[in-house]
Amino acid sequence: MPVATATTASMQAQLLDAVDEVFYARGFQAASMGELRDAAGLPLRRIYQLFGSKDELIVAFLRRRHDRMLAAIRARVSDAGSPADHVLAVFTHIDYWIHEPSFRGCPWANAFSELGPTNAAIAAEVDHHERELRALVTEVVADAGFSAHVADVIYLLMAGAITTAALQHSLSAAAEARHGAEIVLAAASRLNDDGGAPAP
Amino acid sequence: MPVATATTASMQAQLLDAVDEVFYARGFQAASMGELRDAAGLPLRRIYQLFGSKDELIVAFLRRRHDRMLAAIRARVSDAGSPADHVLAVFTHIDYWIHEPSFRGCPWANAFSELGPTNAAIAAEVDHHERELRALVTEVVADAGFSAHVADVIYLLMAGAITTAALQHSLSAAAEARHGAEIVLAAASRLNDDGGAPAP
DNA sequence: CGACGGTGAGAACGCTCGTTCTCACCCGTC
DNA sequence: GACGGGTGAGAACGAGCGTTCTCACCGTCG
Repeated sequence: MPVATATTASMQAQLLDAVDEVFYARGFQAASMGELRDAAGLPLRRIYQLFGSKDELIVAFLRRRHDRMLAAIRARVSDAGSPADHVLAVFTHIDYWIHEPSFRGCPWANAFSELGPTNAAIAAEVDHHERELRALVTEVVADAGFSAHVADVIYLLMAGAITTAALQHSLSAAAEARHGAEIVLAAASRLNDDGGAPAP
Repeated sequence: MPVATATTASMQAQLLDAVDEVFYARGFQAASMGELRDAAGLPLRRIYQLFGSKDELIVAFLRRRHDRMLAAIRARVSDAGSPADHVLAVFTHIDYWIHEPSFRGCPWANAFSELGPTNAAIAAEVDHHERELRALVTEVVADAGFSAHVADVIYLLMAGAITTAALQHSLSAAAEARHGAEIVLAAASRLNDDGGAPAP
């Protein structure tokens, strides 16, 4: 009985799978609706039934990536051992990500560059991602007993690793960022051990 | 006698000034040739005399930004005091940059996102920028007596500050990155002071 | 004085895009 | 067994783009 619904959902999933590959590999503007139709094997008419416009498709693409990215990071964090390892687990995910052959930078940075100035809905989705990702990093760092200032630096290292991996085709950026994070965490730990109060 | 040449150069400068504002504020693809013509006050015909195509204009824009950015960083570095201050001067420039009202992220990251997958000449210009900027950072860090690993972390902090300032509209990103850099430099200095040989 | 090469302003061209429309065709219902 | 709503495939549409062409006009040189 939920047959129609199920096929709608599966067609959305099929479409978003194709959309993901094409949007990410070619860029949002360079990927035409015709390419998306060919990649999804769905008629254009149905694409517009499932999502009202190309912009909505882009937002759905970003949201799906966001949900998966945060889930992946949470999984890595919960698999890690010591509190400091929880923080470093973030870089484990980045390292895994940038080694994927399809890696082509941060989808939200790409969306911001391409469409941020002209498309409010997409800019809002980028904002949403950035806020949630920053909140996650702040939470993980705080749970490990470090200050918000440490979280700021960890976040910058993560962001720098992603963009540097993309722009310089550097496969070592995540490892370098992890190294920087270790230094910062060690320095913060030493401050705590030396009797200094943790930053407020 | 170099009258004709001088006006050509001044028209190129006038055009590049207008191009800079429009490309950077609106994005490369969103900025149409008509907008550039209106902003520059130059007929379309002359624009195509000065630069053969929109792509060439984009490359010229990126190159001009590159030259100015590296010159600005070098100036800040040479104005700084102690060796460690030379490194931190890089963040002084980033801090100045992201506070400009027109700041809208890294032009090369934007170009890479918009056109990297489809335009080899622009991708090459982005590569050129990234290599030279990284070389400059590496040189400044090395001159201050720190290892290449430290330079990697400094570079990531700088890249992270620029992208975070853009995507999160954060005016404090450069200060946070500078804070991270101070921690890393202090840790590296302590290693040196403790008798460890500077990393090769 | 008259011909001419180059100019500015803008129309025109060819193309691509996102989106919608057409039109047979299929399938479940009376 | 006829029928109607929804389907797939693709043409069609209107807009916008980068680029080129038109054309009257001007200053310069022979």
